[in-house]
Amino acid sequence: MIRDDLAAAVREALSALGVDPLPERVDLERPGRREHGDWSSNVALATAKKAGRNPRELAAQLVEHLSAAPPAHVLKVDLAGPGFVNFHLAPTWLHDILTEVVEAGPDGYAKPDLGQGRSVNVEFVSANPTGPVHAGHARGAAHGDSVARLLTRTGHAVTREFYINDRGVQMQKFGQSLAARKAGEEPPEGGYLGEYVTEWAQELPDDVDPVVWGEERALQDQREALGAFGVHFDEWFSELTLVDSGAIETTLAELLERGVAYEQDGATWLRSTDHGDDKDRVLVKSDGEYTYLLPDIAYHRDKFSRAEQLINVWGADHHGYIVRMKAAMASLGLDADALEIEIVQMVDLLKDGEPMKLSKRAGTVVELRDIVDEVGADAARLTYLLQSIDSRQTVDLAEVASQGMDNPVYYVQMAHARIHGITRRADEAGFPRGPLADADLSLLTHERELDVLRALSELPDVVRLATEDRAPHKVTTWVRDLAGAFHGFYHDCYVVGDGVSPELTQARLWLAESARIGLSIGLDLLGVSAPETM
RNA sequence: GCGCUUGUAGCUCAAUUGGAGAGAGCAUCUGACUACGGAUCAGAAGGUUGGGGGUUCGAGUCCCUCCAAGCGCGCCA
Repeated sequence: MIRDDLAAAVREALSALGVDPLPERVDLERPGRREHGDWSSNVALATAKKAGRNPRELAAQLVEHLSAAPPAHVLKVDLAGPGFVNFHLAPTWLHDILTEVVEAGPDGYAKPDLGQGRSVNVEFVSANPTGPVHAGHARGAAHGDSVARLLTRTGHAVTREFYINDRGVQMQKFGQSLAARKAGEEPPEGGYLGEYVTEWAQELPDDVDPVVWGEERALQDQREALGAFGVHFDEWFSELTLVDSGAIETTLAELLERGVAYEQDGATWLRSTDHGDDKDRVLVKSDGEYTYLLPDIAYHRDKFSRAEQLINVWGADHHGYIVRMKAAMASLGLDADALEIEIVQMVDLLKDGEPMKLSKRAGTVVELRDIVDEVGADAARLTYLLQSIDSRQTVDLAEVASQGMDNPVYYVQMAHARIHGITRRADEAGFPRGPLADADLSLLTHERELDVLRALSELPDVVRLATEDRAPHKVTTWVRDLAGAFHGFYHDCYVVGDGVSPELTQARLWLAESARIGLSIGLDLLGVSAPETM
């Protein structure tokens, strides 16, 4: 890795210059501006004070020392600004990137082993089994799945898990609603009013428990809709199994035994204030019923027995429960820091610029299935992964459905399809791509060509950062960058045709192939397909 | 009232975790194709990073404060 080589050279130079103490890390960054070189180090600024040196002087000495015996690919080292040391590299370093990308391939390039096999359970969606998956789950579904993809790529043993809340009053209401509709009656107070209840009720057999049947019906529907969205779970975990196995009672007993739960006013409470909560929380109501919290604690306790690290993807309306759930884990002696809860902010759906009024009560929900049918899974997923989950998102379905330039998914997929177009054309023209070893990559000197390779050189960092930050949108941003670089190359650099030598054609075919690999890695991490034709 | 999240170009969003002159896309204006899919490319214009203080070589990023928006604050789930 070029960066490691440069960092080592800087470290060696610091040592030779008698800098003491030596910094723990020497970071190499990519400057924002081209004239600042290909790589830059701020080490002089960062260490000058501790070492009792003047930053600019130290930087000047570093430049002098490094220039005397420049590392591989380095053309020039210079001093800039308040004390930056900038490296200007020959294009050969980018040709090495091309080779690296092609040799590693889609399954090997940009695959840092961050997890080293660490088991991670990613729980997301977890919609109630009382109806279809709706638009409110879609952003979390896209996010959770993409995080799982990132973790898988970076060496984690990932389980995608869906928690089924199939115990409690809402299930009873749902079953009653189905039965009522089947009998041609209105659902009971607090029941489910959506149209799907009436439709499903037509399928309800006479001799079954509507609750049991209804759950299966809902899960089947959810599985299908999520599958069409490209999201598949490894584990569908039923809350009822916690009742059957006695895990809920066991958990309650353990909490009492540890003295972190107590009885008062006829109820059982969790002493969550010991761990930062602003009040203690009820686990068992005075009527003997569990609150939602106790089964949830038992569930997370179970997950901790199956994975080293837990990630929950929750909607913004649940952020208030983070503290109590972590408090519960800490109360059980589990590592609350290994439970990571990600909050996905709300999505405002628009249709042609008009807000869509959604009401679960009135049954006017937009189903995930509707979105996929209307705009396609690819466009929907890329749209949800366009920006940070920390900020509220506005999605106009009409815009997402459009196949115009305002839609990033087509821009990116087009780049991928174009590469296949080039390959096809090269084959037809009698210039099939030969072995990489025979290609003269030093012919790749056009700025457009180098821009593509620069983008590819950044992918390993992007994958690492996106994984560490659980931020798939960083991948989206990068994929758009690479696609932009490729479109520029495509426009200015013909691969096959008059005036292009066979040698240059070969080099450019390999450049296109490296871009194809990069695009397919990025799109795969987002769960978006990489089509060969549009 | 308290807590979490957010506030960056007309619009939608980035910003290598404290780095150099804050960048893209869309929209607007001006240009570019008898060749690989123009669903493309280039250029211009567009900013007091919500306001104000502070920390330091350096702040969109960290701290304090104020303003605004969303979401929460139940022996509901």
